[in-house]
Amino acid sequence: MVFDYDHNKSLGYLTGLTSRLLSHRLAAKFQAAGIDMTAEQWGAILILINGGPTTQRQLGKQLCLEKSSVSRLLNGIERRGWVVRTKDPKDSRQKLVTPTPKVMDTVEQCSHIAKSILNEAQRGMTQEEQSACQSYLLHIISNLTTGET
Amino acid sequence: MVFDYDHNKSLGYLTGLTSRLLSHRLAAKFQAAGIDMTAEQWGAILILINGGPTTQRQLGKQLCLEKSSVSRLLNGIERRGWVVRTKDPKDSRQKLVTPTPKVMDTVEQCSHIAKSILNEAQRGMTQEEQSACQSYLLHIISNLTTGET
DNA sequence: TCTTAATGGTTGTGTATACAACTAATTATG
DNA sequence: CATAATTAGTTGTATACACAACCATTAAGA
Repeated sequence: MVFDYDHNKSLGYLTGLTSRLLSHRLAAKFQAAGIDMTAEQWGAILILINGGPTTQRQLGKQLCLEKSSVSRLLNGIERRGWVVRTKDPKDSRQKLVTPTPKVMDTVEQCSHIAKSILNEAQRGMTQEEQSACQSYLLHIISNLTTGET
Repeated sequence: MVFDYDHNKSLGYLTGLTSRLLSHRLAAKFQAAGIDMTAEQWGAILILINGGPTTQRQLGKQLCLEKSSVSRLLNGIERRGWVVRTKDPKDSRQKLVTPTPKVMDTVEQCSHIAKSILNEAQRGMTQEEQSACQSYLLHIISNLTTGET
């Protein structure tokens, strides 16, 4: 029996593969530059750097991640010395996550690498096409997140 | 320090999130229908059904997955009784993966559910926009896979 | 105030994925 | 033909993610 759609062209497959390839390539370039950081860790670090001390809950909201996922993602980032976690004195349930000087010395380079990967990925696409692609994805995400808790 | 791009709008974040949301929603709908199957398992099963008995290597090629990932993905699929693995008599290094009758009785329903998720996700997009989005992703994937083994 | 709710994090368990090291089996080569 | 190289899968280890159960702490309510 044959179905009238090709899984290898379906949105789920294409977005998953694109995401995997991008993460993979980014991590590989970081490693090649001597930076022990994964793509997902970079995403979290970028938010922390742009936002100042942040609770794990806030970080999870930004990244659309479950709190347990944030907890474990931060374990890796902390173990590598990119951030520190301190108890918030104002509410000792919370932890404040702060980037270390070590990470501040590396962000420029990471940022440069990340941009180069995006350029590579979008090679041959006009600025309009890149924006359109972004808009479509945002639209889809919006469709899939409306009516959530 | 602020960077001139927003991680939450970057291609890596958007594709990753879209992929996660789609997988999540599909698995949830499968569960709600009493079908114990994940989105990734569905992808593999669909290929097996449309392609007949397949080696794990072939399946990995179709799905762009490492052989170890295929091995473990199939563990789950096999444990749930959707496929069986048999040694290929012609080359006993290989294993032939074959869908079970159980899965054949379920594909129609799964297919229906999968389509409904895609419709939901792409609600408010014209057919042209959906095709454009697909083309962009294929283009990006092509950019990221040229010059690979 | 004392008890109950809600909130923020962590941990157990399960899935998906990759890389490296390994086994078994087939193919190449000298 | 015997040994070396290749190929197909599995397993160990590591990251990323989710859900459920749990602990600690703060906030709400009676």
